[in-house]
Amino acid sequence: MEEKRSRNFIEERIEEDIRNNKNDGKVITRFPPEPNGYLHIGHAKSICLNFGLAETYNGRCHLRLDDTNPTKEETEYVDSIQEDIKWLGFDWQDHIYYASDYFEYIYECAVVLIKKGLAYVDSLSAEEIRKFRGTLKEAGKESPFRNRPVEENLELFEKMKNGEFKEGEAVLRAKIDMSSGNICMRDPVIYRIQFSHHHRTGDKWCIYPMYDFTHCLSDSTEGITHSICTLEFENNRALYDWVLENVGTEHRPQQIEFARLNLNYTVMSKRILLQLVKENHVSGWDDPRMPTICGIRRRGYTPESIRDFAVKIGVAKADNVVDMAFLEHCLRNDLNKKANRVMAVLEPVKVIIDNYPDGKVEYFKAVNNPEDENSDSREIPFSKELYIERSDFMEDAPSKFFRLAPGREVRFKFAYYLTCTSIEKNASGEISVIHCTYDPATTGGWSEDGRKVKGTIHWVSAAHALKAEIRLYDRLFTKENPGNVEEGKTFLDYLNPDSLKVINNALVEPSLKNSNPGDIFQFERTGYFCADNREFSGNNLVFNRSVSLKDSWSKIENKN
RNA sequence: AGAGGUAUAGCCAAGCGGUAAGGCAUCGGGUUUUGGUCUCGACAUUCCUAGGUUCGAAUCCUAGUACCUCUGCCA
Repeated sequence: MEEKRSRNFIEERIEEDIRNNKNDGKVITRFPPEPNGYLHIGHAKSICLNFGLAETYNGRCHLRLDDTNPTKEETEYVDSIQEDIKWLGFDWQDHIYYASDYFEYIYECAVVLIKKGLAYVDSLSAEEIRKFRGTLKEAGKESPFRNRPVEENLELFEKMKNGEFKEGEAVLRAKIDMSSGNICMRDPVIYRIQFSHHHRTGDKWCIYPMYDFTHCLSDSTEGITHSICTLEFENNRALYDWVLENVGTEHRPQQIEFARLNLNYTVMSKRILLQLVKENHVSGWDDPRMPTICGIRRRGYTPESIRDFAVKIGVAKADNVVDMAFLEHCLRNDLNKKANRVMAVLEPVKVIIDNYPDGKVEYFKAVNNPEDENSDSREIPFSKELYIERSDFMEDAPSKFFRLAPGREVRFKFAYYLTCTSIEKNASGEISVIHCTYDPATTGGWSEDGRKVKGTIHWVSAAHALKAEIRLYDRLFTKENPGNVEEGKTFLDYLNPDSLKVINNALVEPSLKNSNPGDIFQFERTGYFCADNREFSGNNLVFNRSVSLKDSWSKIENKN
């Protein structure tokens, strides 16, 4: 069956180009991150788009590190970028490039413009250039250096390259139109002087090309057919086209802009993300609360769920804020099919079965995943003393409460029907022991007489359970749009103080001892959890909650 | 009288002159050894507004309105 998914506007354009045999029908895209930070879920949308397009149109997608500003970029980031893209499941094969690979070529292009009288060395200071640029409503003024003769420009540019000027003393500008309504076209700076060590070219250069000059030339030289970027570059497209036109490149890629992803209750700003890390508001770039790819990976998100999300949110040009619940839905949807079920009690309260023999241990068979026909089963120990979730017992329970309460019978999953007979409390009035009796005729959690039991709860055997540390994560911010800061506040004021809750004394079934970092489970009735990929070991059970299960009981509860 | 964009449900998003897809969320019913999953049903007489063209307009035209981006030697 052919899937009739409708095309997004970029696919429509590409298909039109293919129909017209533009670029000989080829499709070559690229993902061009600047290696100055970690990739986040917004980048994931772009990665899925660019690599996905290449896949569906039998083309290819390049990875290009856009490293034209040596003061901001580090190799730590280029490594993490590659790791994250691979993890998402995409492959650039041998098409990894660096803008810095093209510095020589880009320099020559600048010389071409100078020779055509379309670029000049400006000796105005940065401040003066800013003043001369004009405003949104008023035209700019031409620099007094604008009409230097070609020869002089060539000489001065050479001197810039040779380090004969200090930083800020001179820049190379394209000569376009100081009165353009598009400020990008008011003689944009295309080269600046920076005496910084570059992570790849070392100290070879002291002049570096600006984004607008670099990006289009890089795209062109790589044979990119569709250069897909976010909306804020729409104004830059005129300059993109101007440069290629006037340098006279053979190949002219088409820039197409789409709306970037925004998610509520989090931020995508690199600046803010960096600040969260630097000021230790989170434990690092891969803190499971971070929207970074490494963060959500550590949280337990799967590549499949993120790719599914990227497809489901679509691609368009309208500004958007996607609900976090959408992302969570995609994760649950994926994990429901994949994650083995396991019993874990987060907030334990003891249960003693008074009529169960002392010292007896039974093993019950438990299916690992009822949603997966091929899944196996395991044996779980059961004994006289158990632990259940504190929230699964209520002393004074309403009729809608389907769990354990005095006099009520519930199913202990896979084991028996138990009825609560009495409770013990400690000095502070807290329930310390729940006494029950079991019905030996309900082995496996099923009764031949057909009587129904309203609730089924999970449990662990006190003698066999393992202690675990469980980290409950919640949204990082309390505000839907933390980037929208009110007067007199900063985004830090919106940090959610309850975004991390650590439980040190959770009890989990013994089978979990054999799991590995990164393994994902569904803790029956509570949520999806993954073994922490940094701190988990067989002797140190640490689980992160990826996402809770949908909880319709809490809705009922909250209504009352 | 700056330039460039965008407006369809609480959110995302199809629609391309023939009478408003789908998903998320929400609300109800059924199934269920997870209050999960699955399943069934409800959820825009109306598409930013106002005019116009047309037998017929979310789609075409005109005039407005709102919001976003741009005044780095960042990308």
